[in-house]
Amino acid sequence: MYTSAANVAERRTAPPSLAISTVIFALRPSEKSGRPTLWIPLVRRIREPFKGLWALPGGPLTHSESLQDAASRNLQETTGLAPSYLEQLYAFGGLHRSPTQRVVSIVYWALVQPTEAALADESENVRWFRADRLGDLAFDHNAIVDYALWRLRNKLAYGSIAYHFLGEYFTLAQVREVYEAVLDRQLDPANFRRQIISTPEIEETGEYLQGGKHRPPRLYRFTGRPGLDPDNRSTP
Amino acid sequence: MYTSAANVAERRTAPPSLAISTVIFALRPSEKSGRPTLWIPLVRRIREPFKGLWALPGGPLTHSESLQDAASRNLQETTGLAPSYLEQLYAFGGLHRSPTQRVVSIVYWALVQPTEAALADESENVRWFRADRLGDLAFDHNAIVDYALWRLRNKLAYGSIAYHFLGEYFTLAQVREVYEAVLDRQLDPANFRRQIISTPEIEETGEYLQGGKHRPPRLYRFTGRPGLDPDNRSTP
DNA sequence: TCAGTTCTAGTCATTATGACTTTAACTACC
DNA sequence: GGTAGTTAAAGTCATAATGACTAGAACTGA
Repeated sequence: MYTSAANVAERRTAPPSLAISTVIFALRPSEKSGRPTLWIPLVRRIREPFKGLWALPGGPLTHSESLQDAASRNLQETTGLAPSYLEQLYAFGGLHRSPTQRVVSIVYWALVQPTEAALADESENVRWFRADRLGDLAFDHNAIVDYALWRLRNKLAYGSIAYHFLGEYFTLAQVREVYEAVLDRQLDPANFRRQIISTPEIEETGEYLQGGKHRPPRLYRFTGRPGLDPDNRSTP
Repeated sequence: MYTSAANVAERRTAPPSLAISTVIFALRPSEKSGRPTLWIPLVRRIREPFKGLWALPGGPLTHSESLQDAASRNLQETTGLAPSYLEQLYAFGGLHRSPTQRVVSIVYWALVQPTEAALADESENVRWFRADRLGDLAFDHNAIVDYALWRLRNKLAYGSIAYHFLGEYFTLAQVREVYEAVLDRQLDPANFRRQIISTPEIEETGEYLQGGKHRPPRLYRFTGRPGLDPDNRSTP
């Protein structure tokens, strides 16, 4: 790669460039246990810096799209997926995030449903990884994923985020599996049940899930909206 | 103001520019009741767009400083103050935030202590306003302040943010006044006391505050650290 | 029919919370 | 110098939320 002295000087004085990246979470059955676990799609860097390493999907912000639209777009472009939840995570702007130039990255995090996630594109340069086994990523992306995980766990405990991992109808055991996968610990089914039932956004459908090898569980529906984020506030 | 067709075309294709703004909160005694209330310093716009209107302090991000440093700097430059707490709020990047060009603003919010706040610079173009009586601000700054207020109230309820409004030593009544000012409602002194006492980060000094016209209250000290924010995580 | 499984409902002890009462310790005023 | 006024501090009580646990209901597969 050719780099003139003039280019270096330009880079030093040019305004920091602005990029959008996204941490995408989906639940997929673990290879071993079959229980759902957290997975994240990454893309392989095909040029320097960090050529060959895996990195979060991302790209520059184009002039005609909002930050959220840009995040949505690069989600679509890399994985072919539409997110069921999308929220801004943080703007990372440390001086030495990239060795070659100053980059400010506005990072989003997203949840996708398993039906979607099953259809996700995968290729030589796009692959899904278990969130707890990522290895060394490009740039500061390990730290970014850690923070996204922290936020996801937090939101799960307070807010009503878990349902965006699931389809329209779900059993309480499925909700519990989401919590167990994300928080990485077992929860008491009876107590968990009591808590979820008591939240007003959860509606009992008359239906039952048939086909299990045990008592058929009731199916529920989520009736709430996300919204806390400024971007999601006015959206109806 | 002169604008050539070429300039318009350039603006339309140029990358979005990046700015840092800060919502600064301090408690000051209300003029009437003397009780502490929330105040915010604003700067007057001296050029278009929104010339004459009040706006959040801010400016461009320079090449050699981190986002947090830039926020600190424009805090220092506009008010002369050093923040006791500084955290990233959100990156605002809507397409039409500014009528003249595309601007992405990374906004921080800060708390300053009253001893500091008393020394704050004020001038023709820098003035403090009560947070609940701001009037119409430039750009989308009303929405930004609303969101900052929401975050402040949230952090107060969960985290241990209140002490950054206070000096090193404080009485429990002073802590309660902070909560009452921010949450804008009265709290039961006895119950509030019980809660604060039970948090491990609060340490009872042997001292008492003398000089009141009633029983002298104990003085306490805060021993915790902020840190949740990625920027504040590794900072010791 | 019975063993195995999960779903669902319920009990019980512990803890946190809100409303309230009482006593302590100081000042100011008559 | 006594008393009223004020806030600090400690404690009571009922209610709500939580975690650990028990037991019956409802299905499948052998």
